Amino acid sequence: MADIAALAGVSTATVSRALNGSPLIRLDTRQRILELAQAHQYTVHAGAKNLRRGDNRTLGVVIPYLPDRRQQVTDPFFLAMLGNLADVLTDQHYDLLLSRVDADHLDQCAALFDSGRVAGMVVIGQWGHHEQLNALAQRQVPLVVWGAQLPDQAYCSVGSDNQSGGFLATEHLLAGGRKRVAFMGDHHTTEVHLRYQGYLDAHRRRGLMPDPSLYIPSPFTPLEAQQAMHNFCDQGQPLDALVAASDLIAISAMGVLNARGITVPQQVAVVGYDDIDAALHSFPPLSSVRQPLQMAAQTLLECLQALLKGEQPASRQLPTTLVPRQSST
Amino acid sequence: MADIAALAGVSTATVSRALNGSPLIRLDTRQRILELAQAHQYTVHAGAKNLRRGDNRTLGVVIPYLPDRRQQVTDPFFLAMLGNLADVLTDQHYDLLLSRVDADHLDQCAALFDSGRVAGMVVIGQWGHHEQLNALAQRQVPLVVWGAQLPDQAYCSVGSDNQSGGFLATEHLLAGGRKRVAFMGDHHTTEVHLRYQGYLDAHRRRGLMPDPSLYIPSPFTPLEAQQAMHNFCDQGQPLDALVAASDLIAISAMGVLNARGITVPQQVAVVGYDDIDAALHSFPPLSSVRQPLQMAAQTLLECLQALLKGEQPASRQLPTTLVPRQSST
DNA sequence: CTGAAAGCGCTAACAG
DNA sequence: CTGTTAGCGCTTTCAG
Repeated sequence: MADIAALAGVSTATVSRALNGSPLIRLDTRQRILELAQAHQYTVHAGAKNLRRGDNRTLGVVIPYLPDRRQQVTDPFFLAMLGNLADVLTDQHYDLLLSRVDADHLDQCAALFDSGRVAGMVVIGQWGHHEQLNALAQRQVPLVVWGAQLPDQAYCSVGSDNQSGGFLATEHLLAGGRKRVAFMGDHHTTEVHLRYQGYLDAHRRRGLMPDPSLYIPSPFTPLEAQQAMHNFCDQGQPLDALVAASDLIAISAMGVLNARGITVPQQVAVVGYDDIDAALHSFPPLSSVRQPLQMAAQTLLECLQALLKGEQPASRQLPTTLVPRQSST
Repeated sequence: MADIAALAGVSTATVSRALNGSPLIRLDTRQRILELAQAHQYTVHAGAKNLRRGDNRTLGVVIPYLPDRRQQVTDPFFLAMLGNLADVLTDQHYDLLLSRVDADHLDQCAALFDSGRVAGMVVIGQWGHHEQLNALAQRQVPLVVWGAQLPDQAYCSVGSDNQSGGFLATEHLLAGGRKRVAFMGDHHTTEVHLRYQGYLDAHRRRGLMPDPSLYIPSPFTPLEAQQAMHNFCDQGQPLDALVAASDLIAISAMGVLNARGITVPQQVAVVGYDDIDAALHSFPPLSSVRQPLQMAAQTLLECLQALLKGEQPASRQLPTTLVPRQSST
């Protein structure tokens, strides 16, 4: 900046003002300075600016990983969420710092904030670590969590309405005349737990009580899901429909069904959750519960901004919609 | 930091040294300072440190988007690459700034560097904008590109050996006795062009000349790929195998084949490219050419580090391997 | 309308 | 082994 000032024959203060569009600078002076900056490919140093002004336009996005699997957080849903966040933040001229953190040590997120790297952050997924997130929030770390809304929650969360999502999927199958609808997922994950509640609700409203043996425990990783489905099939429990806690699980399960010569949807109808790209191109195309990703990213940002202004934004639940495709009709 | 210094009864210089592990500080002094910092959740301000030391441990990762589609860069391959880069950078204590840039205005990348936000960056994909990348490199922007190696290239690139990848896939099909092997992809993209050359090579080595009408032009997006496949099928050209320029294209094509009652692999064998997660769970499981993602991320970082040290790292080609699955046997 | 000067939080000579 | 001092690149009072 000193160089530009020298070239323009003015002080650095004037250059600073010109570059920031201050109305105090005469038009021709500003013009001259802008041209000089352009010609020399000069841009204000973002770090120095932040330091001086005391504010920070960098927001963090944290994608936790399970300590045992490390690389494996490749669920397309999380990545799609990341993409949407990147778009929204870019539009509003925020920088996006991507951080991978061990899900068992979410407290490391605090360092991102304490060290001034980010003004606040979005954590994608609760990962059953409600307590740690609460602790972070109580430490005054500005964070918004993509996930379910829980009773004693000190942090702001944005999520889709998991219960009604589970309800929609199940009701769709029951309305189609299916009698034995299985649920596949890990009940201990908060989001999945709620989806399972929706599954139960749908049965109850019709005066039904699902056979408890139709609950198929399964983690989110494809290989384990396939294994779980194989085990279930080996037990010989009859079923004519399946609600899965994610599309990845659903697609894995359909693979197992296909391999065993069980036709989808004729013998078993399947509905997934997330409506990832792959759902459209699976065989057969997968019915799914869609979460409004773009709105989600937008909402997460709004909440974070409110938090940074010192407000206490309320947690939000976004609507889900059912996207019926061949796998369930 | 001043606060900690006051509490410890020392100067800020001492605190700084203690926190940076300088050997000049007495052990008990250091200990006391570390405890104080811990207790008050104090961490050195990263921005101020960078400003003073004149170095920057933030690296940029740029994922260009096509101007017309905007959100659509959800190809799992790019996201998987991003995940691997995040892991490698985290391990080496770099911060990762994620940036989305219009593929038609890659020159915007320069601003990231000029403004000191990043010390250097990785651009994922060439997107047919070789010239712009060359211009950036000539402007002295430290960048490494994931993509093909081209003749007059001013920048360092890391990529997999696309030509041998295309060769592997095609040779596998020809060796399996297939006679009419189609190629599906967009010939104008540099990477795909090379894969197509490999496809031609494989034919030539066996003294064959592929029927030019077996080249099926197709972009990378699933819907357009499906359309392209439908069009091709409508023309009634017989084929018994297909090499696709990406797994997403391959899976889309298999969907069309399935829908038309054409069996995979019996009537048409299919091989994809990238070996994304979904390849394992498609129906039938998709044979694919795997690019070594983890090594890729590692190599990209090494090249970038060399560049930052003022060296001129050579472009690198990484080996590809064929992963045969049901879709081609 | 513009300049001089102070200071954001930190590190690194240079002195003790 | 520790303190003093200067300054990284910028913005912003306070004076002209």
